[in-house]
Amino acid sequence: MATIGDVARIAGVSRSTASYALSGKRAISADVRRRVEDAVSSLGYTPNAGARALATTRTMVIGLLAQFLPDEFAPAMLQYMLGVSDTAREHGYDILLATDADGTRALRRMTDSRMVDGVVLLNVAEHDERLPILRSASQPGALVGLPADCTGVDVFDLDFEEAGRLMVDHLHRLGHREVLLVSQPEHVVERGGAYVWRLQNAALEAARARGMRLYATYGSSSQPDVGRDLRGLLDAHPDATGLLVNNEAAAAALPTVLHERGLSAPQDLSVVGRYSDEFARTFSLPFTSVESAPDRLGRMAVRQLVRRIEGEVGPDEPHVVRFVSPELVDRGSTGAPPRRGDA
Amino acid sequence: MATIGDVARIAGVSRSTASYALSGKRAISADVRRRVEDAVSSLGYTPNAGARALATTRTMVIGLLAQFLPDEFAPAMLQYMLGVSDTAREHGYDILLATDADGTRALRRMTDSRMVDGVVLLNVAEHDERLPILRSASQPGALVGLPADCTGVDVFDLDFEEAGRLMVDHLHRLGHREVLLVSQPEHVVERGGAYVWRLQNAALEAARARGMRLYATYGSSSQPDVGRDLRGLLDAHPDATGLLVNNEAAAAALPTVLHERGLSAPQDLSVVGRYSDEFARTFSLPFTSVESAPDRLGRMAVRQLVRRIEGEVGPDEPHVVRFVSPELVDRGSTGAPPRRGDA
DNA sequence: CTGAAAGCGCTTACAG
DNA sequence: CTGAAAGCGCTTACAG
Repeated sequence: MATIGDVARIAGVSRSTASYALSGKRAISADVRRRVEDAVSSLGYTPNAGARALATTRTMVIGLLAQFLPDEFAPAMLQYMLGVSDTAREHGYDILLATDADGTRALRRMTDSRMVDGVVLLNVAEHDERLPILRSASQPGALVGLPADCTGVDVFDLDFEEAGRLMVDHLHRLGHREVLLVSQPEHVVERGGAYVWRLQNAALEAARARGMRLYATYGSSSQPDVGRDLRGLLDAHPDATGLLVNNEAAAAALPTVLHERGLSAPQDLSVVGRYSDEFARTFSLPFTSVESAPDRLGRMAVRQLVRRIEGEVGPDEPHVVRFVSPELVDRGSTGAPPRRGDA
Repeated sequence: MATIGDVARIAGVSRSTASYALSGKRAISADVRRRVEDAVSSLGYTPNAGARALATTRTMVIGLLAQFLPDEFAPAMLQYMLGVSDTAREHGYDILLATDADGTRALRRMTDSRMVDGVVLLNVAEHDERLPILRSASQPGALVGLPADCTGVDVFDLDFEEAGRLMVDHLHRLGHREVLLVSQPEHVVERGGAYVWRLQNAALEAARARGMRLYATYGSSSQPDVGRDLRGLLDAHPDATGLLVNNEAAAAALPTVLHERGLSAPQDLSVVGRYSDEFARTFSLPFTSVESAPDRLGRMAVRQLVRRIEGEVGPDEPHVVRFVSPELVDRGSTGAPPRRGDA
């Protein structure tokens, strides 16, 4: 493989001149530049990334820590990953992906061995074990997901409280007074998935303020359990006219469950989910939903991370905590509640 | 950040001795080993990956080229990715992930700059533009997906021909004589997604051999188009009693479409898909399917790649092309065809 | 505008 | 069993 030394020799210049001709970091005569460029293309020269990283202390790589936890819905993670990956590339960075069950080890490995210039953590828990490690690392980090303590990191998340209110308000405005909410599995909450109760608490609060009944429950993360959960919920609350679904697996299972019972949305039941438009189209989910904007969150996290890496924002400059406002995407699965006695 | 020089100084030995004590590549006195280990832990020393790569010409990183093409179903890719990532980690490798639309650029970047020791290509097309680049790279490569020309690479894929036969045979054995097949979008085939017609041709052949009618068609990769495709197909063939689905998006949309028409599987229609068990559970797909084994394929590709990287198999040793045999997972969506006139 | 030299942090023959 | 030195392939002050 050709090195910068080969390029220099062919071009008849010193290695430093060859290097500068390529980086453009100092003035170079047109003649020399031409000769260096010719040498580069005739040799098919590409700089050795490891050597460059060693010399510059910059790897041009961003670590991406995606956790696929047992009780969570894996495909939802993909959209965050793609948002991060695509944005990183636009900024000239590659992605080192860690899917280790043990995110702390992966994070430590990446940062301690200086494989990355910075790190994006996905699916951050309220008391995320990765955070102390990230704070003691010398690279900056950006999170998607809101932890209890945000010091030293930039944080991006959907405004789940607003999402909860939005879902409740929407059904309230249509006349619903008795509504169900299916959240992610309780395990997720126990493990620190704060977004679950952030949405749930805000929804309960909004329902209370509006004089609505809201039954909040948890659903499993895969079949057949989540189908059973949905059936049990509908059985237990025959008078409910609305269903809020903050659980991707439940949203995916719902069409089948409704079918079994001969129910249709919105005629028999109004349904509002919380997932991305991409997700809805991919999985043929016909429900009105609150957009969770995973690509946008991934994109925001990378942008801020790159700003930190490249020193556009000083190391002591305050870290940000930014929430994306949820938006309701109407897919026609909500309407006025059915009149009593119609069934 | 501590360097090996710091470790050596604290331990009172030379840098080479410190290095050997850590690598174990030559005999070290117990005393020295202890002192080096103490120094390492007191300093929290971790080798700089870039420096090590430069010295050893080994990065301990595998490039993963995942293409998310417009007309393909993104979430199916995730399972391959996880199979690759998890297996790489078990072998001590990290993953450099490229999701660039232009896979050739990403591949060239990774290999030319020596960021990776080897490469896994996902979703390989029949005449994949990445292959010439891979062949001229100095790193080995493993593919998931069968190209027309397999020289110089190790290849792993599902036996799609066998899968097509299996699906047809299964319905034939149950008594079906008129059957539909929905494949991936025609765009995918045109772009070189050979697996589509490998399955389709084998299915057509098997149907012919058994005297069955098989109508083969293509479906879109997302909603609402794929729903429309399915409806059109069912409208056009009211006498068909079986439906084969080699299209994840169609499989995901099917429950809703069946619901709309008041159809149930297997009472009204026998359905066989082609997707992984993981996929079925995640998306609540209730259909009997041919297991596509993405995790297993990712795992096989990495294992062979690591063997090549680590020289366990000589560079001239013949490359392998290995097919995974499909297995039918019965989820109860197939049965005898409904008797004529029952509707 | 250009070159010679030092240095990034490792590993590994070479020598003892 | 251990050390001094060279080298991996870059970049970047320093000097002219």
